[in-house]
Amino acid sequence: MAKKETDKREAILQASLEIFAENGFHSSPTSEISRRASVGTGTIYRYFESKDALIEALYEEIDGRLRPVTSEGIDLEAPVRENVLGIIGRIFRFLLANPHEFKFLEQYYFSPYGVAKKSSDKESSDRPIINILHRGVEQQIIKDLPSEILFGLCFGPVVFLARDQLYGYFELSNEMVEAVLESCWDSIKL
Amino acid sequence: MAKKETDKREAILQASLEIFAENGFHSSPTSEISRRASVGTGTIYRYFESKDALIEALYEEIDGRLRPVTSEGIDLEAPVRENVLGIIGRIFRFLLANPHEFKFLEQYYFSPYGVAKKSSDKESSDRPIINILHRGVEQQIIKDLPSEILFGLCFGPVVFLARDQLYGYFELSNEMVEAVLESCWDSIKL
DNA sequence: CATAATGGACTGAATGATCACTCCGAAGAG
DNA sequence: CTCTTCGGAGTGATCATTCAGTCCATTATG
Repeated sequence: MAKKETDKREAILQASLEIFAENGFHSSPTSEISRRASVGTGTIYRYFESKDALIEALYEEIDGRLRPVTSEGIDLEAPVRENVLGIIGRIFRFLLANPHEFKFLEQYYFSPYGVAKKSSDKESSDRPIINILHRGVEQQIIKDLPSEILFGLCFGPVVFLARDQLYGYFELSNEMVEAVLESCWDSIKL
Repeated sequence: MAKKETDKREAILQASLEIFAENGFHSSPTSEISRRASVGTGTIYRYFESKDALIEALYEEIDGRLRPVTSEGIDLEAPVRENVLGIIGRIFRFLLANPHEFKFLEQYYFSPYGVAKKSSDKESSDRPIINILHRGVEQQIIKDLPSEILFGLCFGPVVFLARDQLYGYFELSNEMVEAVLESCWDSIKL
């Protein structure tokens, strides 16, 4: 029974991820979500207080899946460069491989939800990438710029190009992904 | 009379720019737009066929204002580096100085409107920046990568950081703007 | 065992709110 | 007085959310 309940919750999350990614939050009626999840419309409200709460829960879900992608494979003994390229690369590949998640996150960060979230997130400073960048600056391998800027130089191109690829504007070969990562490094290295 | 008609059209465009930037397309009722523009709701439909048409017209407007910012001051005799930094820098500063326009454009490019637009835009290849980048590649000053990627490397950080600044996450000093531009160049130069 | 009663997960039609858009009378120009 | 431009209440459509009732697994009763 507990199993079945979980199933419905999962089905609703999965269905809304797909539909939000395809149509946007505002063009995704709860009726369509419930249809794709094969549950009654009212059932959504047994698991989530409101559509907003569903969106927040979905964000937490995806963020939870992205976090390990960021941290896995970090080796503080290894050179800064390797660590930086590793992290950016894993995120880049994750975004390219998970279009629904990418589109959802983009929408989320742009919306009032994401703005509120980011403002309240002081934890952002303990993200592994920030630490690694700091170490690079200390070792005089990376430019001495505020971490927000270094962060933007790394992830700006990644997000920009992931979007181009996912909307079908062009194709990113594996080789090109590598070239982009190298270029990001060139932009922050001393 | 023609003057006054123009005034109302302008008022509607200006009001919707502000409201769209603040609330997003979907949370900007025509009633609120008309109120801020000090016209009747029906008047909007005298100047624009639909809300969608209004959004498209607004995009054309802003695109028209952005285009000269891109092209002005291009000097084909000058070094590629100067031209590239000049173009990116002018766009960066334009976005920072015009938050409403920036937020509108971001929303637009994410929405079905923008996706449709970009797909049909084969003119993108004659944007001045693309030509300059080509020249750089030919002169073996810039990496030999597809122009989409070079473009992404330049504008990814600019868009990413402009957003951070406009949502108040941190402050970009003039000095920092320069540092970002230099870094973008570092990422594409050979 | 068989049968009945209970509780709570589930459903989807009904509700009320919000909008885009229309339409017709009013206001203004000539 | 005619013809154009406005205004904003009204209309119909679309949604998020609710709730009265269904269904079924579990437990109680004989």
